[in-house]
Amino acid sequence: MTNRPTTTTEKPQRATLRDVATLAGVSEISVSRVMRNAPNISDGLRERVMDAANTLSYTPNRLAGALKNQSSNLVAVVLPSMSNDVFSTVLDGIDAVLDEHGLNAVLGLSEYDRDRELRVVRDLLSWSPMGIILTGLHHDETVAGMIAQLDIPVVQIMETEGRPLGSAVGMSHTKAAETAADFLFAKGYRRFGYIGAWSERPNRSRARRLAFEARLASMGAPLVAATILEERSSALAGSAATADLRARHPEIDCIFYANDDLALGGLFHALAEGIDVPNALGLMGFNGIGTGKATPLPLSSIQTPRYEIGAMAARLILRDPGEADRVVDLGFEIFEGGTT
Amino acid sequence: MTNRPTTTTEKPQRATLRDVATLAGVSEISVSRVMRNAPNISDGLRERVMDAANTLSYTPNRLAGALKNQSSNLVAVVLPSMSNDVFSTVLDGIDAVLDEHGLNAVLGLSEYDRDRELRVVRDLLSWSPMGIILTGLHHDETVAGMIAQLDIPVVQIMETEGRPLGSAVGMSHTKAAETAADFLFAKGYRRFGYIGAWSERPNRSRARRLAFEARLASMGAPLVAATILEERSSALAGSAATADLRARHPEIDCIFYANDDLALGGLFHALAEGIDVPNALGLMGFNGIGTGKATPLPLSSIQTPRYEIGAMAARLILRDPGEADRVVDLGFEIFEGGTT
DNA sequence: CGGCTAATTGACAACGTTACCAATTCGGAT
DNA sequence: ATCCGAATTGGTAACGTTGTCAATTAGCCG
Repeated sequence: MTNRPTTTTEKPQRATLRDVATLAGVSEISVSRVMRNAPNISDGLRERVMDAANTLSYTPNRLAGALKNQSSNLVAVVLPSMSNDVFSTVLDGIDAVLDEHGLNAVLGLSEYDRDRELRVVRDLLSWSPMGIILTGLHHDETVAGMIAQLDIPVVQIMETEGRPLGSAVGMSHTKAAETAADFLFAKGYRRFGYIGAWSERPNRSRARRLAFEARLASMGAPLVAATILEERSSALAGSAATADLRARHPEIDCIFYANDDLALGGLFHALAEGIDVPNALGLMGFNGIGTGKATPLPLSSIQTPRYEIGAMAARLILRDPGEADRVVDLGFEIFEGGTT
Repeated sequence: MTNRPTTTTEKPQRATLRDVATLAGVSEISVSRVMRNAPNISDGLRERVMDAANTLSYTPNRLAGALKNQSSNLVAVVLPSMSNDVFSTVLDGIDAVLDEHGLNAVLGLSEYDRDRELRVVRDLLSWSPMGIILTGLHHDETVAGMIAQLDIPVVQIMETEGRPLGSAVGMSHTKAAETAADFLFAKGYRRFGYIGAWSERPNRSRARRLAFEARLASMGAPLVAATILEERSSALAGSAATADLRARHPEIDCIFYANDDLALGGLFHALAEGIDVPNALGLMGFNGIGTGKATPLPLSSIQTPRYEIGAMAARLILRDPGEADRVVDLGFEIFEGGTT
């Protein structure tokens, strides 16, 4: 390797600074300085280097640069799941901002499992990312320790109620649930049901339900019944759970769902059964996904700013190192729709 | 840095092999061999090293290892978009298999833009990934050149008709469209419409439409009209486009959509207008997403194996280096549903 | 032309790990 | 106790780039 040929017509070989330098007739350091756009470079040198680099299809070896710098332009992104489009929209937002700044996301999925998250975080941190985006505010202490050891920016997404490890961006799930309770109560509903799934992973789903229940109780309309499915959310599961809940509690006049997938299922069930929505039964979801805007009765829902959460998370990662950590509450909106 | 203290209570410092070696009283090389599970290590050594590593919360610096090896355990994943749940499901499959083998995905989104894809690929390749997953079979020649230079496995996903750069996994979009045409014709439909979106990005969407048209023509039932929207797919867009197409061509008795989002919109429109589906109007989508299973009339659709495509792509990346490249056609299924 | 200053280019050593092979230790047989 | 072979441990130099500072060059002024 120390006497590598400057041109080779055999097995393809990745060009290095040395190859470009030889072809351009300059030092490796000059090639490096041109490629990273360092200041004080003559036009002549720049041109000779760029010509040589293009001729050799040179791409920098980021491993080497990151090792020397003890930092990379990777951002570790730990999401719980890609199984619905909530986090695909978040990831879209993250990638959009990272890409604008020449950074790449290296991805791990925790599947809402604490031990797996610990492992995923450890794996991703081994790449010396310049920052890490975690989902939710509750993690194993070891996760916090590992991140602290690297002293890199950490942004936690989706929730704002609690003590973040660094910065956080999301919304108040408690307030969202209370607002939903108020909204539905003001619509005249009095006998409420709730449908959740996947054993209330994540915790913020449970927090929403508890806040919803407490708010209703405080208004004198205690929750009639809640169904928490063990399976993951889906429209099919929501449809079946709605049928079951109403069979067991026909007095229920309104159901709040943990998310829109479940709520869409409830709506489809109601449409199929000829149930008078919203008059005999109100239905409200959570997230405000696109499909729910097009249903015959647009789905009432808490509209959550998922793309913006992702984009803001990336911006918080990218902020000036001297800037203090902060918690950004992006709020939510009520999408009134037609099902309540 | 050459005389770093072995313990520090100041700014957190990432532990290195040297730190662990000092604490364990062995060489750095022994620590390395323990951490990478090399053979022929005594239990005693292993225990001393693991104790020291755990005490110091040592995580390997993968940058260094990858630089030495001229390869990493990253897999570059270039997807066109995260804006619908097709690719989130694919990514789910990819991550599941990579994770089983201790690899991480580093992600780039091309937004169906050729120049952007070129840039994204270049960025991701600078991490010396051990493999790369691209979407579709058509890419700028420079992309092919860059990948060839690195001599790493490449897997292209979603399509199987054409010359892949390495291996490919997907399905035949031509055959899917022809099968849809046959299926709908056999159902008795004779006057067809087609609705696509986003100016038929990607090409395989266009290929499906052309094959659908050709098949209908060969059966004597030429396509009455096609609408190709400029905007991205959504249920709302599908709903509006369905209304528009039927207003301009009320004789149409069946519409085939580029994907399920559009088709769901068409179905919602039909439900809202009291159109007799499937008797007066048949509707068929593409992808077989979960929401379409729960609608009052389950959506007829070509069921595509998106998770399996992702998982197989990762397996093809991981196959033995000596194993020949191959094209894996995972096929598709007709989900009959209730809308045709 | 010479001297001085600013701009530009290049040298050095570092980053943390690992493949390969050498050196050392251990265990068994005589 | 000694010797030999196997098992185990450790040394070397390499990977490709970059921050810092030294060396060199270029430009300007008298």
